[in-house]
Amino acid sequence: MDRRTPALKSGEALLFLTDEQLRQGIEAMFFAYRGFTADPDRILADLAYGRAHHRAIHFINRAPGTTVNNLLNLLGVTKQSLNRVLRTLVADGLVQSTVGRQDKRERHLNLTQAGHELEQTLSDAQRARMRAAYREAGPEAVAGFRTVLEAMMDNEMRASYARLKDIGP
Amino acid sequence: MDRRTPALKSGEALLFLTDEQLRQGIEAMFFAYRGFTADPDRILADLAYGRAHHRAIHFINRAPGTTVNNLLNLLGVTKQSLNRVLRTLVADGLVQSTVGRQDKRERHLNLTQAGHELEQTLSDAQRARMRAAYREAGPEAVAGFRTVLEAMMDNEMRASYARLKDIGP
DNA sequence: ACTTTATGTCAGTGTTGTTGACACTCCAAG
DNA sequence: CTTGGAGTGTCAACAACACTGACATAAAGT
Repeated sequence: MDRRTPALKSGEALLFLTDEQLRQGIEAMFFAYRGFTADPDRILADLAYGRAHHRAIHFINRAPGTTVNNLLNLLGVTKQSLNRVLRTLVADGLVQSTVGRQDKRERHLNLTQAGHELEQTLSDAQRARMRAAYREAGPEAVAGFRTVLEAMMDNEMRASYARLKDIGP
Repeated sequence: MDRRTPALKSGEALLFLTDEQLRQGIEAMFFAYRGFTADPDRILADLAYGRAHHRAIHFINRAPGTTVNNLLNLLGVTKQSLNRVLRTLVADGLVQSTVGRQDKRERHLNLTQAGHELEQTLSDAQRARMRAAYREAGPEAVAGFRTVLEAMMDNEMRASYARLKDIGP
């Protein structure tokens, strides 16, 4: 059985994507994601924190003052799941949770000084690997990498991604 | 503070990688991986299986007759963790475990007919998304995507990845 | 015979996801 | 103004899946 599939992209040559090519892409994603998380995971293991804490810290740093609900949608977990993580981060003095001024139902989340320091440590580790990979691959490859990843996201996530991108550094 | 870092790649122009660019890459990986696993996860949820079962089935399909130890290294988990998953898959008649002929300590793992059917269902879902992303991004982007992912892996994983790639379809 | 290797199992623990139940706040309809 | 619904956050219990440690068995290697 011939399992090739033709695809026409405007202005592009015909694309033949065999199951084999796609499978290799799938396995590349799997192995690369392991590497992607390996360095922060090592740091977090010593601190009795996990990947969930890292993600929370990352996005609170990205969108300071964000609400719990906002963070929930970004991370794609239930509020109960996020709450456990936030509770420990607040208890450990890494995150500050302040009641909303207009709407007192909301809690606005910010990193404390200690929180910023951990964020920096984790980001540095993750960026180091990303930087090495980017340099090794070269600029054209990086552009393609980003293009494919964006195309792979769900619409909601792509929207979140774009929104964060626009916030700027 | 200027946090740009110059990098020279042979034959390439100087690469300036800001923390902002790297951060975007990190977030792209995060959101894309969510999309990457979303479709199989939905299917598995109805079957009382999880991502761990999917990974086991995927690699048993890729390397039929592989041993437990082999699979362990590929997946990067402990034998206790894998064993729990394999036990249910064998009990449910999706995986067959046969004692090795030369080395009777080893167990060779193969998918049963039912196992192949589930593998096909899961792969089809995951490939559909990958195929759509590949088509949308175009061939040059795909090449870059693969290059960056390979550069992001740990050495061990890159070796596993290459070994699987050589097995062919 | 002794050691190492491959595998399986039991028990215990931690992180991270889930649902269910509940409290507090806001807002709008009566 | 009160009341009810919607939004937001918290607590409790449970499930999935990873981990370590300890131990048993069988077979291969020395």
